[in-house]
Amino acid sequence: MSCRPPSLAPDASDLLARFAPFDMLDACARERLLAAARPIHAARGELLVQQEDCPRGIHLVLDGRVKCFVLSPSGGEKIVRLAEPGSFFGEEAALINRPHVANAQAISASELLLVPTAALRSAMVSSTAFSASMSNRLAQASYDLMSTMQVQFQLSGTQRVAHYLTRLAPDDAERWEIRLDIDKQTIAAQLNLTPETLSRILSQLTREGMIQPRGRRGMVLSELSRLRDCAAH
Amino acid sequence: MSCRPPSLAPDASDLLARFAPFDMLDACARERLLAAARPIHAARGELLVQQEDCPRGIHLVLDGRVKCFVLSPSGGEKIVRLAEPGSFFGEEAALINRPHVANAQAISASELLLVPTAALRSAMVSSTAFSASMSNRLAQASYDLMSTMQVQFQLSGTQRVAHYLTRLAPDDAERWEIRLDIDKQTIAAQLNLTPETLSRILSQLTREGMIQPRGRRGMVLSELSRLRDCAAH
DNA sequence: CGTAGTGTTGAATAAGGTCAAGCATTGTGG
DNA sequence: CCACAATGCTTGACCTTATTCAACACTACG
Repeated sequence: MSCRPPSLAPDASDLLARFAPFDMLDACARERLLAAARPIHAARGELLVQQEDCPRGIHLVLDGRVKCFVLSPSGGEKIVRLAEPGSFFGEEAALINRPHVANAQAISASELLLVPTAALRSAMVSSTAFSASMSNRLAQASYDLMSTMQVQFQLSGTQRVAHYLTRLAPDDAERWEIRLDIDKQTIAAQLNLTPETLSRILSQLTREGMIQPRGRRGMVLSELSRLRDCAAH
Repeated sequence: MSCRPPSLAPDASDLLARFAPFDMLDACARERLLAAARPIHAARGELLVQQEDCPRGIHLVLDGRVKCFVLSPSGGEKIVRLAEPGSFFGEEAALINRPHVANAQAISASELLLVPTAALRSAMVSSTAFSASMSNRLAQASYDLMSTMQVQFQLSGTQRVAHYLTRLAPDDAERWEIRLDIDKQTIAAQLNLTPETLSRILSQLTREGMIQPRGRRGMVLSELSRLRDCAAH
């Protein structure tokens, strides 16, 4: 069962090797997976998955950024996951073959790979190392969702914002300058707040001296101990 | 590599066979898993896992019922999962070896099995069928959490209650009598409401004629189409 | 410049939580 | 079987939090 010669350009055949957990597969299995997969180029704003869609596989993000969000009847968005290069989404629906519960939309121009469920399953059967690594990822997803629920259900708006900011700085710092790499609306949707409320909370934290705005996206966290304390945890 | 004679009573050695996904294992592997596992008898109200605990394995519920919940700084509980016989909890922390994010408490006298992570992992390596089935369960857990988030973040209190009641009746029924199998405080904690608010919503639904209370735990859903409509979805 | 996108601010409002009291149901011991 | 406590549930008054709607400011970029 030889796997050569590779039918794709060398850098394409190694594409998957750069992304865990696919690095656990041998070149041969990776190539099979790659052959079954469909590359997707998404422009900023493009919808990749819609609620109720039947899943066709998992979406691996190679480049760019994708938000997964749930909608309210009135159209409000709540982001449940931000997928960056190396992470994937839609696996929870694909693996149990049920309609997607979340929507996915590129928030910047993105490159993805749609790996069909069947191909993924056979890769898992063929390599226990890959399968184990995949299980870890699935467990990680649950863990993240539960952490999110803890923060979002049990903390007030101010606490959620403080918690969010706190995680952008090293644990031992007291003062730290940050640059938000996404816009505030998106942060608000992650924190389950309206942009207005986020804005108000940030200006209150500013008034109280815990943060100092630096232009639209920059910010100095000037009293991290108080901020952590405010996230109360 | 013979596995006989079984060192445990016959019904004990077959114990795991009754619970998916362990039925995918052969008797031999089941026995090994069982030997590594620790049985736990929990009285009603007993705490099984606390937030920040280091995970020692996954808890399989054999009998009884266990609530998994996250706490607010002020002590408010929000139930993120109700584990009934055949389901397990704590897997998300165990598999990635991180502190538990949720607490687990028996809400009735329960029998559990604590399966150490290492034993689980080796069972997964030894059987691809078990491993695949386990992956499905993990995906299912994420799927359930995301569905919960959609309902809880994006629907109003009334909608959440209507949604909850709706799911207790068959899809095609218009009138259905139900009996709540848990107390209202617990339902409120699942729906992220205070008991007071749940009570108010129920009495409003009663006033509007969609439900009729029947004693403390019984209830007639008398206009399921309106109720579904009210859950808006 | 002018325009679109993004962020901020204010006033009014709504949804749900809190606190406190009272009622009902269940279970227990006399 | 009744008294009584414990628990669970309901109701009312009040309050807090965050949303909504509307107006406006800032910035980026053509």
